[in-house]
Amino acid sequence: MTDLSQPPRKARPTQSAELAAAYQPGEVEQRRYAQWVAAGHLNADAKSDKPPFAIVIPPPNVTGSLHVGHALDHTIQDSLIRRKRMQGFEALWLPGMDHAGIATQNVVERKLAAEGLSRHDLGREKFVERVWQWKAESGGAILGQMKRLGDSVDWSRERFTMDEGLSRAVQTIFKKLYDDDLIYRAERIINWCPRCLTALSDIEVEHTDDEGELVSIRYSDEIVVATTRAETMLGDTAVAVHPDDERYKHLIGTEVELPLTGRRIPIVGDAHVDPAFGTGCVKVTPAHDPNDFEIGQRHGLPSITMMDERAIITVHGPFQGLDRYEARPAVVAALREQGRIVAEKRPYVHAVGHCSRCKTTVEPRLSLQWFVNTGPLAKAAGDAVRDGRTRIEPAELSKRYFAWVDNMHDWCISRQLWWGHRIPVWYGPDGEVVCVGPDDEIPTGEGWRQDEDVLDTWFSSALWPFSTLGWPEQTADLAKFYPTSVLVTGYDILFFWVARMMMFGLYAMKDKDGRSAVPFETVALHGMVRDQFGKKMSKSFGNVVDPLDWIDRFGADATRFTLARGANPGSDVPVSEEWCQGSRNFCNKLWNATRFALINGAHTDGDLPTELSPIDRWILSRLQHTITEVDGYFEEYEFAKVCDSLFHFAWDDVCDWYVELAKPVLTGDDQAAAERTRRVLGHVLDQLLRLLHPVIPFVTDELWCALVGSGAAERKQGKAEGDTSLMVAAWPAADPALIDDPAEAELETLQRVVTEVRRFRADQGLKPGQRVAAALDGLAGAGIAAHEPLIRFLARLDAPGDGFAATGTVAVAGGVTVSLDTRGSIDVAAERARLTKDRTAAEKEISQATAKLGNEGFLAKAPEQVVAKLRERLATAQADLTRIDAALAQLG
RNA sequence: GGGCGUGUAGCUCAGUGGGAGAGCAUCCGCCUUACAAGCGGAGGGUCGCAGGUUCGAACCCUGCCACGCCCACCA
Repeated sequence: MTDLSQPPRKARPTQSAELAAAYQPGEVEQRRYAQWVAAGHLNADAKSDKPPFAIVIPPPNVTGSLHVGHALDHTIQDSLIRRKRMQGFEALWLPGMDHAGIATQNVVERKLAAEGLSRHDLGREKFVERVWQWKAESGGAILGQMKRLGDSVDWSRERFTMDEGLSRAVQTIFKKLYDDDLIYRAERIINWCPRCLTALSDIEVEHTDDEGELVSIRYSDEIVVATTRAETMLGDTAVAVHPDDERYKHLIGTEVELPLTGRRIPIVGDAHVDPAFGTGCVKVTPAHDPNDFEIGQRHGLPSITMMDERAIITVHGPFQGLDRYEARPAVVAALREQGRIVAEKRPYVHAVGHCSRCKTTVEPRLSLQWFVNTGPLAKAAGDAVRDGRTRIEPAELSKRYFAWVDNMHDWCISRQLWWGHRIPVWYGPDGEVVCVGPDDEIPTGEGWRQDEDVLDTWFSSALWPFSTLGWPEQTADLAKFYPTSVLVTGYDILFFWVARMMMFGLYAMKDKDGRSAVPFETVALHGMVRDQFGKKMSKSFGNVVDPLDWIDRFGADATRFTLARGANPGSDVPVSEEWCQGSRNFCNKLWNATRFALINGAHTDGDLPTELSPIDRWILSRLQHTITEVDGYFEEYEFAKVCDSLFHFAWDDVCDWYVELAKPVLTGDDQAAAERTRRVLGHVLDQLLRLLHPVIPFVTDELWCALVGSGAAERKQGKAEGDTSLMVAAWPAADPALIDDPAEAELETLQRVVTEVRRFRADQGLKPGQRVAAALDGLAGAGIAAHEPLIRFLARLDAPGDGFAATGTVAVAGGVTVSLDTRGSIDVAAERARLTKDRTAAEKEISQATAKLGNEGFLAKAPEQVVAKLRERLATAQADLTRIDAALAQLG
């Protein structure tokens, strides 16, 4: 608030705010955020009497930096938090980061690789040290970026999934689950990434349709099997056929020689086999295929692990030491040599799993791992949403949630990584297995060792809503803020994260009555940010938006508004630079409107005047509707509509009409009327800025402080001047007494008259500044007689003087006729064209309405209001037609 | 293979039974003393296709077409 471009024209002595001619976000944002932090506005108080409203942030990866998806996610959360804070809630937005096990380990391993080292060169301890070191150096860049965005998070409560308290929470719940037999260790087929060298859970595997080659191998004269993974035949321990398949029934129980190995394997009957698919014979490799494992279990077959962790063939023979992709053609070639390939390979598209981290093809692998028995947990997670204890917004997405929790497989939680929470289980020299809680003694002595594996990253994330509040201690934070109010995240991690928080929250937490407590009351899901054509953002396509770039160029508010304005619940959010420019323009519009108001002495002191002009009553009425609308949209997480509603109220109603209508009053001779308008204008802007603050906090705070005169109201309450901020101002409440339908109708008519005259002028090629003499008829009938001066002001019409002759006529719905003296400049052809167009429209209206009103069924069944409205439309159109015809006749 | 969703103006999207809307883009005219990051005006749509229900359908039902997403252990 420095640069003064124009001296205030009629500034009152107490109003000394001076605004630059255009909004400059950079300086304002930095200064405002520092003030918010210093004033303590971001911190929540667990001991306050205010009702709680809490959001835990979806913790970004410690490796991450702010991308446009975060910007969307955070804008939504910040908007919710800021509004609730203004509404008088004790609002807590808790920030933090996720250690992101496999992702972070990969990043650090890549850095090591650049030095020619592997993690094994360092050893476990040194490697983990390196990760912590790296985290300290570059981790948390995103936290600084969150400040640029304006996130009003409580920095005093920042958490990290690997910090001491959260590690304690992890160990506590692991022990509890273990004791409840909900965690077990077993040898199962799991998804194995041969590059990351670790097990993966089902949802860490991405399926794509890949092209493979199907080869048919003859095991015997009668048995032919087809496969896309020929090398796995080395691990076959059976061939399966359908028990009722007439072709093979007689072979069940017999044996066949497995080519290349000399091993004899049984033929088993299993209903899993589809006789209609392929030859109806399936090779069974229990150690490398989940189906085959099941078959093996049912028939007591041995499992032969024929590949190691890196997918290198381990079985003895000519293929030993070959990679799976080298072995595949080699095996096929050897089989062909023996005449075992009956059908040449043919292309075959089938679903193949890939590691979601590195895209390497996943190798199913028999392996000893830890699992969570998800059955009872998933049931509870589903029920909590089914019975409404947790609400998913938009509700349609709950179908996906149910589909997933109702069909959940057990969750493989052990990872063969070094970065993460180490599994708190010790193995003794005599086969003892001891699960150790946080306060238990760790077994010592010869031969005891801890499990080498760490837990899936999502295991600790699943505890986030309560571990961050201090659990397992019974903290004040936990008592005050759990269950959290709403969880905001993208629909893409509904399964990864949301469902698991539900499972663990319900399992670990109890409410006052001892019943399971949900981790959050509402899940508000948003979509993915896309480009202006709805395309996914990708580096290779070059359409990625960097929010920090936008913040630099257009401001944080513009960036936030652009994202919020596209955020329809659960839908993807398209954005583009042009739209961000538009948002920047909107911020500037607010800036200039407030600047205009201050220059003209608008203020917020004292009560609203009791004596109000129709124009004041109109804008105040519109304001009440806007408040109600915005409140409703906020409650429904309809951020696009919040923005749209405020955008139109601010730009159309306030700037384009109210400010223009106020100009003659402010500069007029009636000092009392001018003073009333200054007060109303101040009030409208005050309320508007409050309503916009949750979405665009910086510019609104800056303007509001200028408008309220450095916090006069707050000073009265004895608060220090530096504390003044819109952040802690009250959220507007609609006042039904200010709703004024007659005033709204009146202004609507006024606007129509002005717009029609402007249209006439534009059609006639009259310069905007050119004054035209005109006679106005029918104003009284339309109830706007008092506004004749305003209409003349806005439409630039002079009073008819001597020798006035009407040459152009504007017929406006509502019975108003404006006759203009446009001699010398009237374009008869254009005028006739304009009138003819209006005539056509009126005729169409008449014929439509007449047809409908002549329909007996319509009259009998349509609601009274609809019929009445239609009658009114018909009458209006008929009146219009008469006036248009008269004007046309006059034109000749 | 199963499930969910979408199709409305050039682009992105609102609009769940009674006069087709917004932003951006386009065209015309304006530096009208808050704002050219602006002001005024205009053009533009068989609401995917075909049936059905209804006095009345962008909206409800059926089928088809085209996209998109999620889930999935048929070799």
